[in-house]
Amino acid sequence: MAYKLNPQQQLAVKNISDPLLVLAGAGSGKTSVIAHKITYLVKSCGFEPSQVAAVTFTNKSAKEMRARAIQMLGKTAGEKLRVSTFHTLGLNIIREEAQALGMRKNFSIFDDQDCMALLKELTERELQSDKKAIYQLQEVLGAWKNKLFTPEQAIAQADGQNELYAAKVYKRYVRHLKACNAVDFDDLILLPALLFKNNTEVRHRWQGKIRYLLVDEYQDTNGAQYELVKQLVGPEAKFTVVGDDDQSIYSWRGANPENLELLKKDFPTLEVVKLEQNYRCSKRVLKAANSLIDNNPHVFKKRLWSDLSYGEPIRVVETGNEEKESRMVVSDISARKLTENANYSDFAILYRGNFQARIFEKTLMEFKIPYRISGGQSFFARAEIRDIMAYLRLLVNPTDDAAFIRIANVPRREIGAMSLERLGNYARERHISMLEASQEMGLGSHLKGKGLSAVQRFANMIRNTASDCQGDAIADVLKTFIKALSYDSWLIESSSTPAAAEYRWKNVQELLSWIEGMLKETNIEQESDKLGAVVTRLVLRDRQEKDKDDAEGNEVQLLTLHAAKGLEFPHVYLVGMEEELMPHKSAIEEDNIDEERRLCYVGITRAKATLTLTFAKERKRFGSQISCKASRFLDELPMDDLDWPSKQGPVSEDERRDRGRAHLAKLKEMLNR
DNA sequence: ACGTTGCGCCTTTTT
DNA sequence: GGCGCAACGT
Repeated sequence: MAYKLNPQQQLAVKNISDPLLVLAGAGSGKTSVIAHKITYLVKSCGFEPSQVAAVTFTNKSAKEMRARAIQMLGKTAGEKLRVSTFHTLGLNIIREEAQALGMRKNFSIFDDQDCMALLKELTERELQSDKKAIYQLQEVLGAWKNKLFTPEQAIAQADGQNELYAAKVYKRYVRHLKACNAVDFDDLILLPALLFKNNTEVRHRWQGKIRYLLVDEYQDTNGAQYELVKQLVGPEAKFTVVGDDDQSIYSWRGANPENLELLKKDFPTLEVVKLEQNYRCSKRVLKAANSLIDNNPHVFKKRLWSDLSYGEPIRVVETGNEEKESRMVVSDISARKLTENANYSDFAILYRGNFQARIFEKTLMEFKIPYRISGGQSFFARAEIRDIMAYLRLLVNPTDDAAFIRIANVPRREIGAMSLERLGNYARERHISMLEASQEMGLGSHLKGKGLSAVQRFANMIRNTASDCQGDAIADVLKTFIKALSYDSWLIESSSTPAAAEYRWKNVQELLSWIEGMLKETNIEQESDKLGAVVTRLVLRDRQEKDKDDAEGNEVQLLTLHAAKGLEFPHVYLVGMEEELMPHKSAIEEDNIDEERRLCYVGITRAKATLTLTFAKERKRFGSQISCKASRFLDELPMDDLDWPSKQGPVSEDERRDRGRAHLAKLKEMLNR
């Protein structure tokens, strides 16, 4: 990255009087611009570090941003900056304003899986756990939340039976969360946004606290996030948002790229700065990317250019099937590693769906090439981790019924579905949580004998441990607790093989050692509810990943296109460039090719030096062989810059030699310049 | 209350 | 082809 800012970058940094939109193309140095701007605000414009907030989407980029700022501002000032994800910002607001929101501070955060489970429970009678219907329901609720609709508003505007039903579920859903003293991920944004909207005093206070706001990846904001931004900046409109409409690939998750245009409407004095110089890709890669994305409609015109060399032709390779595709790619990597003296970590294989990774894994293994695969099931989605997290949540928040239900009978303690249901009924009648209900005398009317005593024993254990966690030796308390649970025996019992049990136990140990480490961190030590703070950060996936960083070695990277956003590699292989895969079948059906094209654009612009696109004529999918057509996106690339041998039928030896010579001549010409 | 079989599904997944 | 879930059987 350039140390000196180019003129556009300087414009983006120095303009602090107008609301500012920075359209930052791929590889145009936007992180650098944000870091410089933060520094400029503090060093030259008299802002207190604590008055400057920078918001990102991932913990990783928040961490990176803070590190950059600390580098430039020094540790003392840098650490006072408010650099966080949207969700953490929301969380902090909710914590501080818990009273105004009618919440207790030890609330739980339900993740997507918890919410799904809750919706399933709430709709049991009508939908009979029809997975698709529940998923759709979740989407509808999410859309309402994005529009800041309360259940009442949703009911009022509901059109038709289904919507009315969904709105009623929404109402029960909100009520249930409240009863558990819990929020979901959307609430972390929604609740502060609504609070600011409805409470002038609180809004003004926060507008005073945060005097300048920077937003990264702005194209990925949803309606609620934009509302939060609007409320936070107020009429002074001291903000800079940085985004790229061409890299909007999360609309299926509620991101609303139209927020870029909305900005112009809501802030008429908006200034727009375009960062069009790319510092990453060769001219040729950029030309291909531009040519592809030209097929999309644009509100803001933008043309990326590069000062780097023209680069090698972009290879397009057709193979017979996915097996051959993987062998072609892997042997190419292995050859190129030798000829260019490259590291394995210089190579990335990018694909549309996780299932495509499997065959590459197999082939890489055969070739004895080390690789790293990202994606698939996340650590926190694992059953054993969710179990332990549920225990922790219940220790922090005794009203977290979702956690209670999950672990009441894990490990087995003879609290079956029947007992849970009776306990639940009683709790509902008395308007108390299940853990509380477990310890009431009156429960005897609903639950008798063995069931009753099992439930009571469980509740007592949780209560006792929770009070032990008030002290200082939390890590020790937890270790003893897990041991007393015999969770390790339970894993052996419930796993199919001993090896699986061992692996899962190792995961539990890893989680515990993270917690131990986090408890020692200074910012946690200051908290009154240390365990609560740790659990919250874990649910938001906000943890220090030192181990992982250290382990990052010399390995070929296997990534989905979504996961590749923000990264760069000298050599990129974009595989499975076929109709129905890239663009994906469902996108074709839903007529949403533009987003697929952006996805492809993101993939192409990851490449610094060489780019190889591959597709297979046949591919095994869902067990049977299907024939494939080359992706339409390949035809949108500049033919002159492609090395696509099979395009015009078989090429004669002569022609191939001529092409090689032409290529060499071009290279020489470039060298002479 | 637990294990087994069989059916249906199958994109991406920042927090 | 493989996984998760649900229905069924013991």
